[in-house]
Amino acid sequence: MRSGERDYVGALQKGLAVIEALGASEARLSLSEVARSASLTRAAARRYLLTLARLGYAEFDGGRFSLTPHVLRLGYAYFSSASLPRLAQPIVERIGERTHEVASIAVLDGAEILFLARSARRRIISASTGVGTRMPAYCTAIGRVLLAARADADIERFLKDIRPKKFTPRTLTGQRDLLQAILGARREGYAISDEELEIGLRSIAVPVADSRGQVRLAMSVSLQAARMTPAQMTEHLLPELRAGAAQLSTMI
Amino acid sequence: MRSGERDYVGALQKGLAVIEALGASEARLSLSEVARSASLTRAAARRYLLTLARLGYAEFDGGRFSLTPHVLRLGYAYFSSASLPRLAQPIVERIGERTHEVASIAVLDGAEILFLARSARRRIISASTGVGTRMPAYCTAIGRVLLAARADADIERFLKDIRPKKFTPRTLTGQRDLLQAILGARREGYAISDEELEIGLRSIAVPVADSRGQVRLAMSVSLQAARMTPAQMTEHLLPELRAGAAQLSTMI
DNA sequence: TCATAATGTGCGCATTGCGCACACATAATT
DNA sequence: AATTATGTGTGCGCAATGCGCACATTATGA
Repeated sequence: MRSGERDYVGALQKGLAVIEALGASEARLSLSEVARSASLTRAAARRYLLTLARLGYAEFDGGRFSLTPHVLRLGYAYFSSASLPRLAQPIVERIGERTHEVASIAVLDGAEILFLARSARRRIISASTGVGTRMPAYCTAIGRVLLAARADADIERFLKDIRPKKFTPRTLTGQRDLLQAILGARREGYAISDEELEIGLRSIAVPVADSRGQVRLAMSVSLQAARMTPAQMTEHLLPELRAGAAQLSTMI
Repeated sequence: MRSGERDYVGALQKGLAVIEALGASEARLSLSEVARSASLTRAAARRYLLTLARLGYAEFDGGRFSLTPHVLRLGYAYFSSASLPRLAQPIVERIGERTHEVASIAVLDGAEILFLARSARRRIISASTGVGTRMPAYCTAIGRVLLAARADADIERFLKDIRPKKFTPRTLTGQRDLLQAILGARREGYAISDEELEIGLRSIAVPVADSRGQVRLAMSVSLQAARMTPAQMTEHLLPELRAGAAQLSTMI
């Protein structure tokens, strides 16, 4: 597969698309479902599935395919090889202890944020912020502070490309509203997501700049909305986040 | 790449090997290092690396390659798609609360165990038992109860194939000793690893049978050795583990 | 500066991944 | 129960894709 480019292995791209297709479904998938999801012919999909099964990354129960734990080797490769999660985890845990809420660190990944570290849960909050979890960037506090660090043209392209879903009555979905929120995050140096992702959930986030002043990470605290008003969050949680962000900044 | 088999895509296998090579190193890798580690020619390794970079799974700083958080999509695909981690996590958390120690669930993956769920850390124990972490099966309590559920021929083959490293003066490495420990785990229905992996660390584990009576999972509690003797662990922790394992058994 | 090692690149080639067509199996409908 | 529709497995021939090679270029170390 030259794809207009010499050093590109199309078979690898297709195989990875098959893994993602399997992972995107909560149910086990048939051959045809995988083929459709990964945009391949049935014959090709079958070859990739059989290869993954042979290598131990997937299994086949005679009718349907699913991933095996072995595939964690691929994802966790990042944690083994990158120093950032190791540096971030203690910081996030300490913020969690001091605030008695859930603290997290995430990066931008396409139109989503991807969680890299998280403190222990102190209370039931249903939004899943476990490590490796993804959420839409546009309506999360972390997403907004990360977008705020982008060039304006990037932000505009982002806003033009997304199809924002309205998760709650409070979810901002208009381009102008979102742009205002992102620019506000840039101006204030933090963002609050106020029941936009889920009713009853509030988050506050700050950016973490690295030694070159680049912002590729952000840190947040999330909690049940009943516990604090946005103003209280600014007053009580923001200082902790800023201290944690400053500390992590010195390490990366 | 037919490899004596028609429906096998060798390029996918090589690409996945490159991901694992990157993940196995704590430092960023040069092209030649990846090629050596993944047993490929430089030209092939370069193609796979450039493909991964193009797809966002890896990045290149002009000299060296490393994985990006995007690769978490592959690993975490398992958690999104499999019900087991969701079912297991609350159980493990409750055992952690009741015992005030770290509870974990793991599966066998080759010669290693792979952690799938873990309760919050209550105290500093240095052995890394985070989700996705791998450890050698031969000297961990979980590994031993999982091996105990295997056929004798499997166990013998396993013992013949491994090259056990002696982590501490207490690590069992002789085939006879290991076989005795595994058979003991089978007889007693649990195993204790007593400072074999790391000085100061003790673990106790039980198998979790599924509805067909198959054992593909095990559950453990790990703690600082100073906190309990093996006899105390058997007395205080084993009942909790057995209750948790029985509960999880009804769900899978 | 020189020698060595590593990386980047273009090339021709054969092998590998490809889609196709058909046989077979399963599920759904009449 | 018979028929129809859908999905899966398999063998095949083919050309496009991944391949290694050789050389140019760059980087590193002494």
